[in-house]
Amino acid sequence: MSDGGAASGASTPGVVPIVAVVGATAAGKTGLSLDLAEALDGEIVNTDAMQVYRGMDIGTAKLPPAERRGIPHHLLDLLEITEPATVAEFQQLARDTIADLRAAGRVPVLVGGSALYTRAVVDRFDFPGTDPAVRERLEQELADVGVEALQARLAELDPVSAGRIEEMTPGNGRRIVRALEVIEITGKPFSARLPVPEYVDPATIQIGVDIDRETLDARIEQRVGEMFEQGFVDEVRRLLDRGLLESRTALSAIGYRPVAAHLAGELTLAEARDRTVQQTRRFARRQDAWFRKDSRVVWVRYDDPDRIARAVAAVRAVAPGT
RNA sequence: GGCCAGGUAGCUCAGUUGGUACGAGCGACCGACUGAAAAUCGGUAGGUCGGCGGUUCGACCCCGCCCCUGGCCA
Repeated sequence: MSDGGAASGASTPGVVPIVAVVGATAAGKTGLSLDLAEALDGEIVNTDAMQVYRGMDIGTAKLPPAERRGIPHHLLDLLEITEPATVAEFQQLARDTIADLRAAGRVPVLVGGSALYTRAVVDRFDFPGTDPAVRERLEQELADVGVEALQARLAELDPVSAGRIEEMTPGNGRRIVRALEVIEITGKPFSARLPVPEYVDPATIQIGVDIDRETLDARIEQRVGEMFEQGFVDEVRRLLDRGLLESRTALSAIGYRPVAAHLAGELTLAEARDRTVQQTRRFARRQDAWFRKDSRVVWVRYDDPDRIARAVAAVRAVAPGT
């Protein structure tokens, strides 16, 4: 089927664009991304931090294979729930996947609500290394001594980054630990900060799904309700047997903790569901904050009848000949 | 019907021996964000202290009546 697309592509051997569909959960990213993949002869590349886990399907709203319209999906189900996910590793994987697709003339359509993951893939964004042993020691220290003490130590070793952290996210022990880790590993100050928005490849376009808050909240409530109807509780039960409670990252996916609490008899089913709705809403607000700030995003209304055409036009604007 | 406990921020609850409520957690809202990011962290706004009357210079705290909730006893 890639030959079919090649017929039109042959006439204009332009660059293959990188398309990213962004926006809040439940806004309609999935549907738009499938439409775009069909329109552009593309394949889906997941950029969602939680859909990389095998077995976390219902709770992460992972699109079931039967609904994928025959379009290949990449970077789903990469890890066991007991394995930690990290942005830096994901970045590498995603970039490799994207390169392979483009080399084959297929348009990568990235979809996912993890803004940091998306930016790490699409922007100039380098991560200093990590060392599990050092990290663990520092985390232990954080637990023992507290944020204040670690912050003070960072201030001595690296006044600049200490000052910046203090100003931007005071009290965030996790960031302080990371700063100390990087300093220890590299011997240099922790200069890392969010990069200025700059695509690695200029033929990149982000399409944002625009939706009003009221509608979004209603959709979230409905989606969560459906998750519970479709067996979310059973999914969590299965994952608990596979060590969900021992997982560092997978357990932080919205909904899994409250449902686990329900299974432990600590919450009623209704409470677990309400909590899931609530956390999803909050998450959606955070996502929105990220994407709204990015002036490169081209927004299309979730219910605009011409949204696909508009999105395609935006793609062609950065990659003529697509 | 009687007895007991309780009615304080949207929710769960602290608190004031009578002198303008230090309130807390959660939620809401706003914001930050480089190897956990569906994570993590910061800020802001919310209260006629169940109602009515009384005592008092002054009551959310004292008294009386009433309403509501939960429990116990008939």
